[in-house]
Amino acid sequence: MKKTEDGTDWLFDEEVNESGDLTEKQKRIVKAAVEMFQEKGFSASSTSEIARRAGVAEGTIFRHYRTKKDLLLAIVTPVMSHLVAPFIVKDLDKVLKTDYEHYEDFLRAIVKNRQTFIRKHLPIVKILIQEIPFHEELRTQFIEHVAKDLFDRFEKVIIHFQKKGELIQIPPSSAIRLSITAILGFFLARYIMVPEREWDDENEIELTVQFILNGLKAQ
Amino acid sequence: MKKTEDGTDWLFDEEVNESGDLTEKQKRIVKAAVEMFQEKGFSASSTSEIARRAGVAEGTIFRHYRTKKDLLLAIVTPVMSHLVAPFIVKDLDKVLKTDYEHYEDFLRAIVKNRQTFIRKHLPIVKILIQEIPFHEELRTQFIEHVAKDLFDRFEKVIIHFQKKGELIQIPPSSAIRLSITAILGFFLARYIMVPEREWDDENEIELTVQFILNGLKAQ
Amino acid sequence: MKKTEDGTDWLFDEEVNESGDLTEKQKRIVKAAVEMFQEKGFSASSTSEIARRAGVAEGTIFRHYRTKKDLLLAIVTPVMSHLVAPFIVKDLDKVLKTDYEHYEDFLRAIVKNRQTFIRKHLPIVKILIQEIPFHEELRTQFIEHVAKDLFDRFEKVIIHFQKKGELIQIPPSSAIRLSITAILGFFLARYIMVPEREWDDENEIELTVQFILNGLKAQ
Amino acid sequence: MKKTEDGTDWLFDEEVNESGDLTEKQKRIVKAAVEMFQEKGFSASSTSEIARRAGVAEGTIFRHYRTKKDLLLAIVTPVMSHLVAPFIVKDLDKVLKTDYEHYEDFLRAIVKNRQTFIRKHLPIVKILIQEIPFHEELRTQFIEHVAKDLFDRFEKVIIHFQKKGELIQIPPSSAIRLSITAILGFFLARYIMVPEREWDDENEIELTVQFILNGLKAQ
DNA sequence: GATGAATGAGGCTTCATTCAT
DNA sequence: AATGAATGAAGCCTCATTCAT
Repeated sequence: MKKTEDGTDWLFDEEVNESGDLTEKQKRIVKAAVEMFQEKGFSASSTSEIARRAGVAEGTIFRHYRTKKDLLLAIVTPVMSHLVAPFIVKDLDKVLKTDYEHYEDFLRAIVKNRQTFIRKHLPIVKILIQEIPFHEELRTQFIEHVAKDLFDRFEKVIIHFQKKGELIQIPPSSAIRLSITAILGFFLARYIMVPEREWDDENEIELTVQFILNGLKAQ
Repeated sequence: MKKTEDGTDWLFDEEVNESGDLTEKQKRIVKAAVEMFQEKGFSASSTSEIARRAGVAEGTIFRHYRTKKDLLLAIVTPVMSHLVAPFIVKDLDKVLKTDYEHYEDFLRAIVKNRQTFIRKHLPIVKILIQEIPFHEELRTQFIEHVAKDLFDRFEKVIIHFQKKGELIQIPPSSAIRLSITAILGFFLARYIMVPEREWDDENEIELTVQFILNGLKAQ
Repeated sequence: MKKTEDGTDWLFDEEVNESGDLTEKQKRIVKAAVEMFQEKGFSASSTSEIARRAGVAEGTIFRHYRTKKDLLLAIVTPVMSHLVAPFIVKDLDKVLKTDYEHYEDFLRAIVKNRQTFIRKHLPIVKILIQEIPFHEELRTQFIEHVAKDLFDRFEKVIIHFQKKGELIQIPPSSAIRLSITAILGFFLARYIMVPEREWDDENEIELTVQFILNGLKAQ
Repeated sequence: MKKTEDGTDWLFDEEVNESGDLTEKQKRIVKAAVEMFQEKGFSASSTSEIARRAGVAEGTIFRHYRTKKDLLLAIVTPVMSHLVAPFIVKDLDKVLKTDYEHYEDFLRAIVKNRQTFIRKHLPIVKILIQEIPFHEELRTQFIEHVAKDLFDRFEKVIIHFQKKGELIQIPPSSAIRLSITAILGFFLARYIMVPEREWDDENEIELTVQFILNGLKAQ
């Protein structure tokens, strides 16, 4: 198993296909579309301006993506399906026993790993968040391939550490919610709401992790 | 000071103007617009369909709102300005001393109070969240009249209870972030992501409050 | 019953609505569309050029006709439904007994009556003929409301005169076909294929009528 | 002179070039184009779908036919030029004297011969009929190489039999019109308007021929 | 010869907004 | 105050055709 920069060996991030099989023009189209979707939102972005920014003819967009919506989905789905990548590991229990003695270690690993992911795919993640409410396909896909997986795996983890006596005995769903929202809250503040502030990431992550741990510590 | 149903006397919610001065047609326009903006987003909603749903002529909308965007703002700004209402109280310190001996009491009051608010204005809150990234006016207004106020007042509260030795000595901004994201996380899960689940609100709120308290408790 | 110019009293032609309820612009749109459809065919006619010829904005077309195809149907269906008008008479038998002693009289009346109709609606009739093969609605409507009626009534007439011993005993469907194609053949040659020739209408009609009569005369 | 199946020796049908010199792909293109032109009409058919149906690349069509219209003409003109083939015989008078004692024989031969032709080329004939009004080249070509020839030769025939006292003394052009429309009327009904009916071809042709003969018989 | 990516003009339609009634 | 016909710009998408491979 390859070594990842943040030291989370098992959290191999089978990378979102870095558009390796896209033509030069396709890459430019995607780049321009991501920019525009982020700036104005999907429905306020016009294919004609996307084409202009990409430096291609408008028709070229439609040679590669049958509709404007296909373009959105082509951009957003691969990222979505990798959002929960670190949880899709064959033998989660083994990983927990081997690599993470404490919930704390697990948390920290996840946060750091997902931070590199989000940092890399921030614009697309933003688009995904914006557009999910308005596109049935995205919503179902998100629920089927992200939310459910995430929840199921996370539940295992929570129960694992509850059994070990580390975590308070509350419904796992609540523990998950509290853990995740604290983490997401950090990402939200850090990357979306106040990205311009100078952040001491190490410290903030530590605070967040400790906050969750104390919040969920078995009394 | 009037008695509020959740017993938070001071948290008088000078109600968002219940469209008291709107004509009958105006009300129908606003209702239809809220529906559509929520379903499809602002930019994917057409004024002609809003008019149809409202049962008015296309022109009528523009008699009351100069542009489609004005309509959005007319809907969204009053709610926005009331989002932080409970914090805009003249003598916050006095309120703290008088009404809330512990951060716990304060938190619980806020959560319950804001819950009734969100419950009442959920559709508009959703629209606000969706559209903020794309409208400069909304963003600045939000920062000027919501975020800053909220932050300043909340900071006072945090410092107040840090001084009392109740809360851990971390940067107030971090404590605020952690508190708010835990609360918002609840609302998000409760009202936006999984509203269809059967929620034991009392219990979940209690878990959330305890989570924050433990997470931020002075060690 | 009003007197018609060609003396066919009963063949009152409840006129195709002379666009009495159309707005001024609508009339211009229809006029331009008819022109273009005839010149280039429906699918080769562009709404933008129709608008230009009509002297209206392109959007105006779509305020009155939801789609380009609706425009076609609005033009073509009223004419279609009047194509067989003279046959839709309440008591056909009585008309035959009262007004037409011989098949000859009947034929002549029909030819003259339909000639005035075709002369008046020629462009639309041409469009109808051109577009019927490509539009399911037109085809079914034509079969249901034109072909069947026409056939049924005509069959009655044929049988009527066969019983009277005027017409040869061949299958009515064949007699109908032969009568109609001779008549249509005249109209086709007269108005569509060689309209520029100088026609002695009286004479040609007489020839055609005699041709049919001799062709179908009981031997 | 080769023997034709319908026994009309002289009516040799120098077959429409059975695409003998077309490449495999070209044949598929033509086949696909004929299908589409018939289904949707020329102008509503797209070269890209023709290519797809033919299983060739979009560009391939234009390698063989400079424009979409060229493709149409390539399909339609050879059939058009053979429409009147049986009339383009060197010594018509001799043929008449030798082979056809009566107009009746001539008519019957022509009908049967043209029926095999139409049966074989029906789709293209339909396309030709549809597109003639919209393409100047087709129209002039039709008039120059079909209508005029047809008319001139037919006129000879009519006059020939008028002189023999078989046919009524009406203007040849009228006799031609009446003869042709009766024949075409049969083909129209038989192959275009009601092809799904069970036809007793022998009988219907006989009725049609007799109808014409009686219709034009010298009194 | 064959391909199919690329083009940009033009297709139909919807849009927000205006204005005479 | 309310209407809805009218606008023309702009939207998404398809088209016939070209050309480098």
